Amino acid sequence: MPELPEVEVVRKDLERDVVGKRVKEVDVRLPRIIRRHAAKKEFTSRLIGRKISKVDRRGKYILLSLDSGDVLVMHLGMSGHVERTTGRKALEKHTHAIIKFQVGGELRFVDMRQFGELFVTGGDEIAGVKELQHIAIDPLEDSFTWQHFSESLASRRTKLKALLMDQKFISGLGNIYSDEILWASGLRHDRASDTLSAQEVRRLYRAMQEVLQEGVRFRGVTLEDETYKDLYGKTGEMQDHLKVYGREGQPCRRCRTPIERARWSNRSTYYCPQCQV
DNA sequence: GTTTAACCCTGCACGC
DNA sequence: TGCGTGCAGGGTTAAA
Repeated sequence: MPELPEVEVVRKDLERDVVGKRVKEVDVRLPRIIRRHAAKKEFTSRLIGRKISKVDRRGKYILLSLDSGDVLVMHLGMSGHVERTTGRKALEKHTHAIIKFQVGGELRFVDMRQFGELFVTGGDEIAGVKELQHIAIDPLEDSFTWQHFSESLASRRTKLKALLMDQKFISGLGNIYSDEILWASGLRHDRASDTLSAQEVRRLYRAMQEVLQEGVRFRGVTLEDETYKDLYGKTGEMQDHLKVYGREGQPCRRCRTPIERARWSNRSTYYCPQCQV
């Protein structure tokens, strides 16, 4: 399930590989994946003939700017990935959209569970786009300071995990990385956000930077039953470095206590009952 | 303001 | 072996 590190890996690959490429043809095979246009024709017509000028990320959204001023917005949902390939390769199952370039192959949007989405919007309208306007500060941004984080935490009264996964609070974290960050900082998922000492806030802040940077360095998490891959079909390696996620019953890597799993609104949370307080 | 449930969809495990 | 049922999984949003 792509979270900030996975999306950042894809963004970086796209930046290196498709900036400067001009779109020749667009093939939408599953129209419902285009969320903001009733007609897929508008989607394709705003892309064809346009050159990709830069690739940004906002939370888990990837923004491909076009030389027309429009922006192609992409979200990988839970099971999506982007494949960079030549047109000759056989289509992978669940390929929902194909963007062909004039020179140099094509991009394929593949998403088994169809929770991902694509749409085009005007660059000047982007601030008002419903999907993007609520996205909070990025934890890897320079402006995300310890002071900023500390004040935001204190202003809320929620369980830590819910807060970390709230895209309106901080952007980019999902189930896996929030569990890993909480383990690394020695804090429980159900700890109230306004009860943290200054030292605990600092630990959480630091863990966030370290875990996310590690995730990017290992090119993301690809679990056994999941489909995340980079642009070239390679799986990530971060799954081999996870400390708690998916390790129910196995000994904590810090204190050997068996890792427990809690259910929280139909989602799993993994934590060490001993060393996370 | 905070918490919970439902929805989106496919693949798979399970029981018969 | 085949079929039907139920459910996991994450992000978002609506409702409580």
